[in-house]
Amino acid sequence: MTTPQLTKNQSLVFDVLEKAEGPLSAYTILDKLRDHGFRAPLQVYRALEKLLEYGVVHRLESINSFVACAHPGENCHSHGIVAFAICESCGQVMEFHDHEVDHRLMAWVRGQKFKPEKTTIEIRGLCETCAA
Amino acid sequence: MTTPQLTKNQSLVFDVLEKAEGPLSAYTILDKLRDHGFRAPLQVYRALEKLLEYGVVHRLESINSFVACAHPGENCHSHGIVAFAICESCGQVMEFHDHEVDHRLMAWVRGQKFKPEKTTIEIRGLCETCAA
DNA sequence: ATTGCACACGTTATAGCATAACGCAATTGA
DNA sequence: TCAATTGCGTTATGCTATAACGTGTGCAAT
Repeated sequence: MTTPQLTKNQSLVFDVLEKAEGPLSAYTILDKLRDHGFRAPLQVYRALEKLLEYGVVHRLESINSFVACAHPGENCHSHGIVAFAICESCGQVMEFHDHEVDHRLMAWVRGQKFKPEKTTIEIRGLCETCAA
Repeated sequence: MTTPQLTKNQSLVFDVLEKAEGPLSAYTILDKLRDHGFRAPLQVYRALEKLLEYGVVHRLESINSFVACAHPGENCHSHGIVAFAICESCGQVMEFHDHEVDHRLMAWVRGQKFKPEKTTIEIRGLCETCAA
């Protein structure tokens, strides 16, 4: 799937996420876009919904936040399961893919006859800088 | 770490979770305990906090819910990373542990000099029954 | 015994996250 | 032209979680 042209709101939300140092909550995004005419949470959530669908943004379930995909230009949906390491001190996020992990998890669910739709792997802790 | 004697509120919350078919939100638990004198969310959240600490309850980050540990009597903290398969139709949760997955994830974070504190693995989809 | 501490608990209020439901405007394609 | 789709704006509401305050109880140290 290729990413279609973004609408105005989608672009605004995506730009905010791309320029951010780390993940942002929907309400933080809203605040950053008030000068651009945003007034209500739904304007943000609707844009995010599409950006998630296009694979250019990830939702971090464990911290109710959103982050731009670390692979500009590519579509993360094609990389298999994405895992995140989230620094609880500075908020920095690292993203990675491991096919062996994917394989083990998918082998297990297949054994359970479970049909996976969406998988979340999030590791919270301290990054090198903050742990020092 | 061994599980200490539960207080009254902790026991009530734990019993509700154990008897439930699937994961429950804090507010659902609250509603089920109104007859036992529960009036406010904090009564539930405080009990959950302890039960999570004791390792007898898990929080499912992706659905903001809580579930009793599938290993009665044991302490899940000793099993390494716990992964969950959550049916989005019937709510049923399967829990499992895979040391190889642990190992791959921990090897990666170690390479990044990231210090992990808490890891979430949640697979949402359809269980065998609901997928049929 | 009294003091000090830790812990569980109760209550009110508030903060933070997410969506329902309505209507309007622009676009597209039959 | 008409219908269907999509994005957008607004108001209202619901769900999730915690802050801040005070109370009571048990227990250990002096």
